[in-house]
Amino acid sequence: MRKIPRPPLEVACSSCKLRELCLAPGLDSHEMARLEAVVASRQRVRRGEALYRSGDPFESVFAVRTGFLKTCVKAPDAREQVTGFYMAGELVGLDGIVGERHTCDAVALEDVEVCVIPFARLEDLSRELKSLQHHVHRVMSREIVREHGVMLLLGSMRAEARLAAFLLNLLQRLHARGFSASELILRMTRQEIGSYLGLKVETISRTFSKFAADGIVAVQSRQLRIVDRGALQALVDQRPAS
Amino acid sequence: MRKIPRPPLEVACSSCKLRELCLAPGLDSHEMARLEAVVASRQRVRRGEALYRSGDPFESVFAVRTGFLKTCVKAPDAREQVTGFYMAGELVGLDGIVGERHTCDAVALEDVEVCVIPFARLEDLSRELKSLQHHVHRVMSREIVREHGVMLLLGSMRAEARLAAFLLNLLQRLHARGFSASELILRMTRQEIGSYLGLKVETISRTFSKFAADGIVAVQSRQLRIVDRGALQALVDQRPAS
DNA sequence: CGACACCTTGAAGAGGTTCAAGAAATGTGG
DNA sequence: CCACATTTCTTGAACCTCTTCAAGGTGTCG
Repeated sequence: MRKIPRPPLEVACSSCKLRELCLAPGLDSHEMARLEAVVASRQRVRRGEALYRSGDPFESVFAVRTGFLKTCVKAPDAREQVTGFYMAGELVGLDGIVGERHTCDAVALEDVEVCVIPFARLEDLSRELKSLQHHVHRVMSREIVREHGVMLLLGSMRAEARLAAFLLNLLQRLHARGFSASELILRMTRQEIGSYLGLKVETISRTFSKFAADGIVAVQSRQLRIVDRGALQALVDQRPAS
Repeated sequence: MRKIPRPPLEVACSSCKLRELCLAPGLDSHEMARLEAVVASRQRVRRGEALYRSGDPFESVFAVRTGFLKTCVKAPDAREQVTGFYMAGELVGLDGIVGERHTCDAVALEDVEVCVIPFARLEDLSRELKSLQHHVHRVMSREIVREHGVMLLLGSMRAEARLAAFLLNLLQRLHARGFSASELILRMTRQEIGSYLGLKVETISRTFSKFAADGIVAVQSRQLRIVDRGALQALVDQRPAS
């Protein structure tokens, strides 16, 4: 990662628009001030660069402020599996707690800014602030539940349903952040979508083409407009033949 | 769940053989005593019955003392996906923290005994005991990392490699508990293995037959003997054609 | 010992992959 | 701003793995 001389970015959870999505909900102003003292700094990551890599010593978790990240694990043989996409207000790095080393790579899909949260200090503070402690547990639990959903998707859905579920999930998260519920711009390649969904690039491409042909989604490269949300939902809900 | 009149089971983490696997490692004897006070009781679950079901209010997490459990999520359409198998010393129920309700079923695959750990009390105590707090975080992080591994498996491995990885993982966990590193008895049906691995029963059955024919595993119903561990490992490590 | 769940095997079929080639988008440097 | 290089995306055709359907065998528990 290139070092860019830049004054350390200011941190102010109390004025952060992502407060409700991040670690701060439920904290009073005094508690908020203490959290701000823990969230030491911000860090920028250029598109294509890594926030951390598998094997790096674990010290902090990161709250995404702006931009878009993927995390991916690598098998010994260079097989790569994207395990998640993360947007503003979401936390990455929790995988590193067990072994004191990160077990996956976190790579910026566009220029990213994160809050750096030294984990040892977060633990210290969450021993004092009950609501912060509980929120940390909630965030970790949410990640576990999210992954259950991915397992269901990978284990039992056909290609069209996987892509439909993926799009609906992205839309819902973007909508919660004030974006359109029917339009979005993909920040990742077809390749990366395929890796996440356990499918090949060609299959993703073909499935997008089919959605377009069926009038479900208007596809222009990475710009998508959802024309028939119900049809996407139906694909996800549909019971497979057996 | 049938109620069985039975004196409440005694709890004593300090004398528990699973201490090193459960929540207790790193606690001194005074701290251990306080943990014992939190681990209120034990509970038995008969084979086939549920420890909890999706939608049940979340109050406790459970440490498996003896026996074997599966957890599974259900799609709206009754599609079922097994999300994990749990054995002695492992913790189930972490999915319930976010929404204060369980999001999956935990079903006993053989008669099971668990320690009931009321989560609110665990949080209280872990605000006081730093090492307990950290261990709780480690356990949750481990679950996240485990699920990354399952995603890699579901997303990028062929049937033989999935089953090989599954067997090696079971063996390793059993070995850590003092069992043989080369023999095991499956506690789950082929159907459940298939669900976990994203494959159909027939495929599991055929793959076991192939392993047997290739002299890799001796299969007698649910009793397995690993003849060629290296061959299993090679299947997992092998790079797919592309 | 009989009923029921579980497991195995074969044959046919479908969905996704692989391979290949070309088109579109994106980035770079003059 | 344009020309070129590179990456990303699309599409077709052949192939392969896993699924589906069907039937019979095995094991287990009351």
